[in-house]
Amino acid sequence: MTRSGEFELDADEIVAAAIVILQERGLDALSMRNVADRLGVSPMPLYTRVGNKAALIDAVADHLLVDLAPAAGAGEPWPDYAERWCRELRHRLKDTPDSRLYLGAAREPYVEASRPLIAALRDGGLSAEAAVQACRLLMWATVGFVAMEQGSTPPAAPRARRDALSGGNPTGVTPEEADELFDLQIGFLTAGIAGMHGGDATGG
Amino acid sequence: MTRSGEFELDADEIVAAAIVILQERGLDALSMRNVADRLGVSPMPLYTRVGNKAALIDAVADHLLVDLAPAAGAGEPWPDYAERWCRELRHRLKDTPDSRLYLGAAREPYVEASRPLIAALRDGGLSAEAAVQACRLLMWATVGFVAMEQGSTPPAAPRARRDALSGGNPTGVTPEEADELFDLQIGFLTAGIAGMHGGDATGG
DNA sequence: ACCTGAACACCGTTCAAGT
DNA sequence: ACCTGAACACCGTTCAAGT
Repeated sequence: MTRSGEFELDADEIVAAAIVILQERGLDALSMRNVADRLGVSPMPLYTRVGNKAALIDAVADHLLVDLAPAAGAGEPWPDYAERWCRELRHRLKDTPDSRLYLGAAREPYVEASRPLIAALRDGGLSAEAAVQACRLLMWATVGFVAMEQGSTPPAAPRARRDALSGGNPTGVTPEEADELFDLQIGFLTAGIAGMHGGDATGG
Repeated sequence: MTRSGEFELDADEIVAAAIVILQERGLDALSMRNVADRLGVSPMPLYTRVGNKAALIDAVADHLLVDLAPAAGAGEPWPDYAERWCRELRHRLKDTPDSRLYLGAAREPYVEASRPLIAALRDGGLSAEAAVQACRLLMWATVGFVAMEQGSTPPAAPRARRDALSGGNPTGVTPEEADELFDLQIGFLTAGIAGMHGGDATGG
């Protein structure tokens, strides 16, 4: 039994404090000194526990990107599940306060999110290789779409000289148009995958 | 006739110096002081000419993103041109040293790049509205794909604890696989557009 | 062993002072 | 009018010194 520490500062608390600052003031305002101040310590303990700022941001990203994908329903046809998977992924990524967090993220959250979709595609009749490729296609399309939709640093960095017609993305698309565009894209890709592999679209 | 200035420091020279630093050391290493030092001046003249750092980065992005799209060939069927347009756009974006530059970029470079593709789609029989939507679909898919492919800050920020299996993107995909994935995506989207609008795919 | 405070080498930005 | 140098309020990171 280890002696019960009076200072229970561990990596999770540091990450939690970082996330609060991230959500309140944005990624650009997140600093090691910020986090240390909020925890009432000097910066040094952060370095001994999480390494450095890049590692802290990685840990924050990992924390924000857990359970990224929904589970498949029983008997759900894979094209239905694939589209639902993409929509849910998009929704979760849009809640992430800065696209750098998921664009620079480690591989694990994406690998984990891929598993149920790959399984559903295999159930639908695709080969292992085809399922992996189809999953990657949908994932890249979805993550990339949201990155484009969010722009690089939207919320906490109100930039000058930018006429904010639609609020962030560089092409002046309204949220409704973005939704429509996303559904169109995912529909075309799902149809392409189905057409290419001729899988049984009625599920297991 | 204005008197010939001895100091011919203008905004273009500032942008040019910034681009050199950007290409040598990456976006994170670009600073107002850096640029001023390279030009042999104090930081103040930069502020009077370009405003602030965000405006400088905007100007750098504008400069890097001119002439983003290839022109259509005479009599080139629109699906061929659309795929070539996407591939060329991807190529140009991959040459941009940091995804933040095109994800946070102003609207103009994208509007300009859209024009010839929209014209080609209209020539192919799509309505104005359908052509705009199809162009957006391909553009978002392409820009998003490259953002995912490049990760957030690949070259000049070698991060620790990242096993560099494939060198940047968060999903462990080799360059060859990325090329294949991109062609697949663009092919599916082009087919979807053609199928939706039943345009005459043989061009004008 | 683990913390604090000071320090180093940077930032973006501004301002008084020079010319 | 336009520049410079110093300054202010920050950074990430490290290190000597304390307990």
